[in-house]
Amino acid sequence: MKDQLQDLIKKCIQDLISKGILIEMPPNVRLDHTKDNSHGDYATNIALMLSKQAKMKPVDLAKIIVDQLEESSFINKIEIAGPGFINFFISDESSSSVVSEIIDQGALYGSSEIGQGKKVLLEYVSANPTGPLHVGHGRGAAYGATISNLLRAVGFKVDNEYYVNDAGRQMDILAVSIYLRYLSLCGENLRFPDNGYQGQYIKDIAQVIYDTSGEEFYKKLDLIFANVSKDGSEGGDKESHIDGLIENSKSILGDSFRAIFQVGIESILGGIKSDLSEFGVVFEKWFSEQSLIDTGLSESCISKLKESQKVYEKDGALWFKTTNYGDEKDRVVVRDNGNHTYFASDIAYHFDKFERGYDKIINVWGADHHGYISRVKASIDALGHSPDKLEILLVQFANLYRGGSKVQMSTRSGSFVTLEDLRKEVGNDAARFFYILRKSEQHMDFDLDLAKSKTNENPVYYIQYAHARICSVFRQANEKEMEVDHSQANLSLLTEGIEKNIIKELSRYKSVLESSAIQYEPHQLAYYLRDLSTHFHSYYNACKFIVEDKHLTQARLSLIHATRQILINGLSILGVSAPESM
RNA sequence: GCCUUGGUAGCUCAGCUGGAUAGAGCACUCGCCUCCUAAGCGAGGGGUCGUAGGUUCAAAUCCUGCCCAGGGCGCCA
Repeated sequence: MKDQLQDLIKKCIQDLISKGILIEMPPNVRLDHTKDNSHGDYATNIALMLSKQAKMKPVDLAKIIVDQLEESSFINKIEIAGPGFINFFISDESSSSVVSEIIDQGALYGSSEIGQGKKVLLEYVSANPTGPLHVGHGRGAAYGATISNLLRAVGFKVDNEYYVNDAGRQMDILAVSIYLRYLSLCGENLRFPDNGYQGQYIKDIAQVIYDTSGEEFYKKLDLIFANVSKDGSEGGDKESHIDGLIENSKSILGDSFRAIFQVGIESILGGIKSDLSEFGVVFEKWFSEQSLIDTGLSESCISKLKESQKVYEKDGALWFKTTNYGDEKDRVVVRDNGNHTYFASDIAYHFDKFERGYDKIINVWGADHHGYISRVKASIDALGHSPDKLEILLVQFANLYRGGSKVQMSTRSGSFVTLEDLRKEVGNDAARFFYILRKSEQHMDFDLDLAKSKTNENPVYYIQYAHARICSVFRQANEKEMEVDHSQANLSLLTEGIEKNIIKELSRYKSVLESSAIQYEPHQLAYYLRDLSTHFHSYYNACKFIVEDKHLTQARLSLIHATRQILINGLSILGVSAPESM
């Protein structure tokens, strides 16, 4: 319907251009669903936009445009209003056709082909596997998964990917943390390092190792702590303290250090995977950072950069000339001790992404990484790919509030609220919905008490309740052994104002979905579903659906059936269930 | 200092590719269950859209300055 109108307007402008009244087609012919019913169903501001190039008053131009518009059976009335808006009133018959369209297409209604089957690589969460996911990661997970659903709905082919940071110093710290807890289980009384991972899960992993291997990995404490400098809280440096422990453990344990590490990361990653899958977040690929080193890709990327002289040596380190790409300073790729930085892995990882032949590459990052955008794009360019294909979406961290005050969190100290805790307390539906209700780049105050409350304060229930109510109506119809046949519905019987409002709301769904997907803004869909629910609840209170008149009953049942279908389709994209009763 | 995001109702936030009287939820006041689930509905109060300029027929929306707040600016990951 909207498309047809838009085409009509474009054709009309084209005709006026050929008549010499207008000069050129505006870049975007806007046709909007009106907010106010007195403005009809659709409105365009085109006369206001073009009045300057036509050198006449907007209202006069609007008249010319309206006169030029081809007659069309679905338009009831066209009005020129206000400063020069053109308002279109659609015939009831054409408007209500959306109801049967929805019913016919069912779960497929709303999907489109604007993505043209283009391949998209979507990377998100990618939290370091040093502990369970916390509520901050949850936002990225919910956002990324919803973007994935949205893009698929509008015709993109999406692969979801999680980048596993399973290489580097953090992993050594993890292994040492586990090992020290293991030594405690062996009966040693030791001082746990400030910089170690403190969480209970570390002790749990140590316990597993102890239970399966006994004291097989036991080494004397004075060996592990030999020549290790003082820890931070002892007046020393916590970094060099833990580095000393890592060095000793590696040399004394040999291959066993690696074995302990493997148990640790498998346990933690396994937890992350099941956590996410219970949250309805599914990845096609888990990409290992270590694999970039093992396959030599990391090394070969650096060689390429050397050959093309994008990097240089200074102070024993290898620097990338990111300033050539607008960065404020150059960045280190290989440290003076020979270790690759995180940036080096990122270069190789993104190179690999581009080599895999995607049309679009999207990263969902925490907003604290925004400073890395320019250097990653620089590396892509330096390695001969187009950085424009890479889109980086930033998600702000959520501040947690409990009992009115902010919850402090730190992964290292283990004092955080896990995603799993949140899901158990709030439920997956409320968590998924709550996370995407705010614009992603916006700071978000996540009130745990509010999210936990099972009351109407939780907006997700409002939508689910609308769905459940519709299901309940159909249960009633079933009990009364009514024959329901949507193909027989006479939709022209839907003459109430509220009914027309619902039809109008239903006809908005497609454009909301597209806009939500293209702008990567799931909250648009969430707000829409809430608005649709509002209309339905009003309808429910104002009118009885199952009435004496069979034809009217059928028409109304068809309308609410279509409404239910949209609620289901929309909620499913948001990863929220649609319960049949509450 | 530089980069970045924000400052809209008492609170949490939509609206921001400029458009017709600035919206929602919560909270507050008043109504609505012999009737398909009251986790609902209806009505009402509540706003200098941070601030000062600028662009425009039209600015919450675009531009600039300023004020306030969050985040980022490592040979950490």
